[in-house]
Amino acid sequence: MNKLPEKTIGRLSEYRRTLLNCLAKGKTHIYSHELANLHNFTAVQVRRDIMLIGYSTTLKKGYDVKALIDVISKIIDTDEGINAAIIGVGNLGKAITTYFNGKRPKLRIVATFDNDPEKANRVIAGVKCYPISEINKLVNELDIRIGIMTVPPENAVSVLETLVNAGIKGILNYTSTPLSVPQNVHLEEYDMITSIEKVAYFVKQKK
Amino acid sequence: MNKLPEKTIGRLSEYRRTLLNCLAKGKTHIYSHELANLHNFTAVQVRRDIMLIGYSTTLKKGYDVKALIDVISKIIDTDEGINAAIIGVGNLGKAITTYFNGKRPKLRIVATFDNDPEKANRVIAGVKCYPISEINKLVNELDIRIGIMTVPPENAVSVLETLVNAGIKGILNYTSTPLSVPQNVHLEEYDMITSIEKVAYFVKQKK
DNA sequence: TGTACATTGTTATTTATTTCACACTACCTG
DNA sequence: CAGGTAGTGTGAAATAAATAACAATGTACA
Repeated sequence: MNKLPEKTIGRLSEYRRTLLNCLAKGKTHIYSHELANLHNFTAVQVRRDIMLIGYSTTLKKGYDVKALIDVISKIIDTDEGINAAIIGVGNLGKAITTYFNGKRPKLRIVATFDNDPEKANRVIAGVKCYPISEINKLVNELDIRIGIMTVPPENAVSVLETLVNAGIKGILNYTSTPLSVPQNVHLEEYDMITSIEKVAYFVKQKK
Repeated sequence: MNKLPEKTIGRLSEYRRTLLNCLAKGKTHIYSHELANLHNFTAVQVRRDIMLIGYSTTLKKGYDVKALIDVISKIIDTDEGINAAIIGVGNLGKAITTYFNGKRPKLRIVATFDNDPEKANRVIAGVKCYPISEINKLVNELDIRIGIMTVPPENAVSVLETLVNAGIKGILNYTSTPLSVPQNVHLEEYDMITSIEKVAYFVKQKK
């Protein structure tokens, strides 16, 4: 189970979210095609992903929701959980903190950072905000493993450097500055303008 | 040039952003490997993408920045531009509006919508906010083609229905509710929790 | 001016991902 | 309790995307 396709990882996360909803509604079993229809996937895709993670059912009444959640969680989560931090408490940083916090017990946003003295040392969106100068110290103190960058583009490079030097191993870059990191750091980038432009392109093609 | 790979479209958008920066700095030519290094791409990938869009240079002094921007723009943009709207003016909606507006002349956010009466009919992040009940009317009046959904998950389905009925052809879904749309509508989904969980997974693998 | 080099354009190959096709079997129904 | 059906699991085929390999050709510089 060591080499799951990257696309599968993304879908597993989405399956779990949906499965948790099902569980909350009291649904105990779910067919591959049901799970597929709740997303925009195909039933085969669902079955294959589930095969890849080593879960299977002998029944023909669908997958056991609870059991499937557990298998997925074992893959995505760690026992002790992972701590993340938001760097840059603008609208986006606040949005993510608010949206996220408390949703996943094994994934916690334990700090936010901003270089605006107005914000530093206050609690923003439920999480304490520290001055950026303290990143290095706090990454170690709070065992922060993931940095979510929502700073202005011109600060992205220097913030990245601070994070990497502090020993962070996972970066999620929401700034519009493309970044690069050493081999031993995982970087995921997402640019909203690109997404909107992609949609615009396909809308244009439709006509 | 009719069938560009989806991944290429995304990269073209990113190339253009970078090329615009280069232009602003007075750089007139750029090598494939330079452009690649400014992102996390390879030089071959850059050259191949550029081949696919039909641009080429006879020189060996790199690509003409201005010309390349024009070619990419011809693919991504439309002459008259495309109008988009944000539905849901929470932190995320505000973040996108603020971040985006004015950056791309051919892509405009012309309205935001919210069902909070406090917000409706005010100007928020530089764009007028309307009550959600007016979506149908305004989609036509303002020629809105793209809907960017940043509403709470429980409202996603009904908002989507409204948008599709109003004739919108492109949806960008930032809510945590997976959606599905008719064939003739283009849907792009992005869930932040999934992204964070993906990073967490890869961080876990690193050790 | 001609030689070495760097850079582009493109075909072929490899790798990743999705889809197809079908064997297998629990479940339901009469 | 037999036969049809609907659902799962999975090898094989198809598609999409990235990478390698290299021919062609400006460019710089001796």
